[in-house]
Parts: sequence; C-alpha cells; structure tokens
Amino acid sequence: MTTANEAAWATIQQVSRRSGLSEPTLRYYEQIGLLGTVARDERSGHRRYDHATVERIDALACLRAAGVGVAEMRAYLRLLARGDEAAPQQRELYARHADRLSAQIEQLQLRLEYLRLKAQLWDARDRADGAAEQRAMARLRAVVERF
Amino acid sequence: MTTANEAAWATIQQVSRRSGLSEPTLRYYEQIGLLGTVARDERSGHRRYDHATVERIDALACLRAAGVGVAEMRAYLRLLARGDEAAPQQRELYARHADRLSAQIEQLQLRLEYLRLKAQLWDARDRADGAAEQRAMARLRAVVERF
DNA sequence: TTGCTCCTCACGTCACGTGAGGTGGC
DNA sequence: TTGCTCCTCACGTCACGTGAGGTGGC
Repeated sequence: MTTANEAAWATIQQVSRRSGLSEPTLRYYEQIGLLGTVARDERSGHRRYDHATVERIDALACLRAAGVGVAEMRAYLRLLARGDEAAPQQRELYARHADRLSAQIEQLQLRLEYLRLKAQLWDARDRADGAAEQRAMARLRAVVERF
Repeated sequence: MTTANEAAWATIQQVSRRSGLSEPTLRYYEQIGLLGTVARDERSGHRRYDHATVERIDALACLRAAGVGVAEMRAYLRLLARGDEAAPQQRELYARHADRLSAQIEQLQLRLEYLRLKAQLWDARDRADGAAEQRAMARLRAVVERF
C-alpha cells in the first residue's frame, strides 16, 4: 500500500498547490479538454492525477503564468501531439513566451520598487521624519521616470 | 503654447503606455469612480489627465500589477482621502502588497526558468542532440522540484 | 483631404469563483 | 461519529474587450 505522498498519482489539492492553479481551474481545464482524460478513484469518483498529467499541468501552469490564454494552450497541445516533428515550433513557442514573461517580470520589479518606496514614504510620514520623506520621494521620482 | 510632451496634461494613450493599463481600462476606472473627475478638452471632449490624476493612476496601476482588485483599490482611496492621519494604514497596505508581489515575482522567475529550459529541450530535440536534451531534462527536474 | 486619435454606448467575453447539496475516507 | 476532502451542476462575477457609429485635430 502506498500513501499519496509516494504514490503514482496526486490529488487535486496537491496538483493545485504545485501548479498554482485553483481547484476550480483544474476542473475547468479538464472540462474544456486541456487535460485529456483524468483518472478517477472508482469508489469515490475523486480525481487521480497521474505523472504524465501532472507534467502536462506543469507546462500549462507556466504558460498561464506568462499570460497565455486557453486558445494558445490548445495550439501548444496540438504541437505536443505531433511529437518531435514539431520541435522547432515548440522551441519557438516556449522561447516567445519566456521572452514575454521576462519582460513582464522586469516591469513587475519596477512596480515592486514603487510599492516598497511608497511604504517607506508613508512610514516616514507616520514618524514625521521629513528628511526620510524627501529621500523616499526623490527615489520615487526616479522609479516613475522608468515607467 | 505647449505640446502634449511638455504640457500639464497627458492624453489617454500616453497614460495607457505609462501605466500599462489599457485605454478601455482607464475609461472603466473613471466610470466606476476610481479616478475622480478627469478633465476634458472643451472642443473635442477628449480626456486631459492632469499631473495629480496621472500620479494616482501610477499608484493604482502598481497595485493592480500586484493583483489588487477594485474593492481594495477603493479602500486605498479612502485612506488617501484621510491624508497623513492614515499614514500607518497606508504603510501597512503598501508593505503588504509589496510582499505579495515579491513572492509572486519569485514564483514567476521559477516559471520563467521552466519555460527557458523547455525551449532548450526542444531545441536539443530539433538538433537531435541527445546530450543537450539530457542536460535540459535534468535541469528541468531540478526546477520542477521547487514548484 | 486624409489618417490618426479619441468619443459614447451596448454588448460580449474570458477565465474562472461560488454556493447548494451531497458523498467517501481516516 | 466527526472533520476533511472531494464531487457535480448551475449560476454569478470580475475586469475588462470589442465593435458600431461618429467626431475633432494636424
């Protein structure tokens, strides 16, 4: 007997935590045909995600994180079905979305700087520390320049 | 006479590019009351975003990037209206969302690594380079471990 | 005159989220 | 027996996107 931890399958909660996709999202993806057939426990009807499905969800979750929508996920799955024959297209697809995500992360890092500086600004105001407030405002102006 | 470049106001397109919010989104935010009153050109009816409004949109856009929804944006605006009195809450709000965004960025960086390695994997397969394929797969397993 | 940007209004869409009501497993 | 997780199904929601049809500015 095996526990879920070492088993050949995973529960929906485990897959949700791993992938960052919510449980409703995993059911939704299955319903619209992104996951193929997901095995079930015969008695309970609970989903049992096997290794291949989990790997597929890994890929979909990473694409989703890059802002890819359902339509292009289907395009990806069509390439996947063609195997090594579609290797150049797979390379292109992954590289393209990696580049987009990379640019997106850079933007987010700038926004993060902004949020941190705003926190510092209000902290300075809370402490009535005029000098610190001026420093935060100067750094904010520099960040905003790069928007 | 001034050009838009050096003017005291900005067009919706300029604000859209700066903030990363779409033009429909800017109109939507105005409609639901997040922007207050946006000035208009008398003849054309075109929006003229003044400096204060642009700064407000900067803040909203950064919060949006951190995944903040409309409801909490309103909460933020209520704090803003209270001025320095609400400084501790402002500090807390910004710090909280900065922390969330920071964690989110870390996750995204992991997903980015995954996408890049997948691109390398398919590139190796395309070139029928078995050794490179094995290396990419090994590195992929290491990344997936951290999901 | 010709693009280009902008406008309003109505409706559509995408990707889920949220109960209600119920069943299995330790 | 009691939480806990999971199920289906129907509907709701959030945050916009998308035309249609039209007007102003260089």
